[in-house]
Amino acid sequence: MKSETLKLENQICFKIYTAEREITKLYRELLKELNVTYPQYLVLLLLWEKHSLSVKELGQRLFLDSGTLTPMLKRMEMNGLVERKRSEQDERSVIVSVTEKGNALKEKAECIPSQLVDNIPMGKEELSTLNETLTSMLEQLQNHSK
Amino acid sequence: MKSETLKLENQICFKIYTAEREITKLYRELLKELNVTYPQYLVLLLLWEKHSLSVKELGQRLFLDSGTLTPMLKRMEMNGLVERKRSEQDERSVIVSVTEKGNALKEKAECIPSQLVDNIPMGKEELSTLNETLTSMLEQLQNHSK
DNA sequence: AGTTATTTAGTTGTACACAATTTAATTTTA
DNA sequence: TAAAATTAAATTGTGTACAACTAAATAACT
Repeated sequence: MKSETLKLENQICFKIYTAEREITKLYRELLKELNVTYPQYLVLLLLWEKHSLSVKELGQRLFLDSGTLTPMLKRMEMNGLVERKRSEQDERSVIVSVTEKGNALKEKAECIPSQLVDNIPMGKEELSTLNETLTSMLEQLQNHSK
Repeated sequence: MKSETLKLENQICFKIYTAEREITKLYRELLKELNVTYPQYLVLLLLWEKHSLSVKELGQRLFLDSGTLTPMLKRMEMNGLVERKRSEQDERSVIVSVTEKGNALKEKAECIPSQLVDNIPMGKEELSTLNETLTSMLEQLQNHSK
């Protein structure tokens, strides 16, 4: 019937689908204390670096559109983590910046990467191979969807 | 632990998160003709093999709980793809079986794996390495979440 | 047997994710 | 420069995910 490659391919997609949910589940635990979700944590990671970014820029970095970001950023604003303000140079654009409260979470978040590693112990070699594979896979996928 | 490794883990998690969405997006296109979503397609894959499974068994295979499955299966039932019926041996259990209409989609779906591979060209070697890595990663993750 | 514990689906509420559409602001171009 | 095209967010509607809870059936135990 089907070639092995095709079958394997299916398994890999399912495994990525499953891994994503398991990783999110793990982050949920680690982030519980911060009272943020994983996507919100990703926004914070960016804002801890750059302090403020437009919705568009956040979307470009996270590959999310306004349909996802707008409500999420509103929730974060409601929780006092970020501020949203129309740009004065370009009124179409909305600038999101991290508040003091949002910045304060950075300290609490310091330990998260190491806790993560504790739960997914992998060799250095394996890690970088996986990283490269995912990178090229993502390139293929994102090339296509554009 | 070196900060290099910590950062890499974080990046890998983000890439898996992103890859999952890109893969789902690709499937969305491929499955548009069948009028099913990727998770629904996964259910069909199982039912094409086994004809009927309980909600519990579906959940065990897909790592999804009734909170996700029940509404999804109801949508599939509404679309005429599956049937849901209480088991007579055990009234707690609900048996989901594929209908003729659901089975008819199998033919249309045959071409999907190869179309998928066309969009993610990867070497056999790389593919099986990725598969192994994800498998062990999943084991770690699922062990932990118990 | 009768009570307690466990199991199985379903329900409720929250939070993404994204397609499709809308609105308003800015660019482009005719 | 006025009209057309483009851009940036927001909105609307659908479909997962999952935690927490409920209800009903079955199993286990005294």
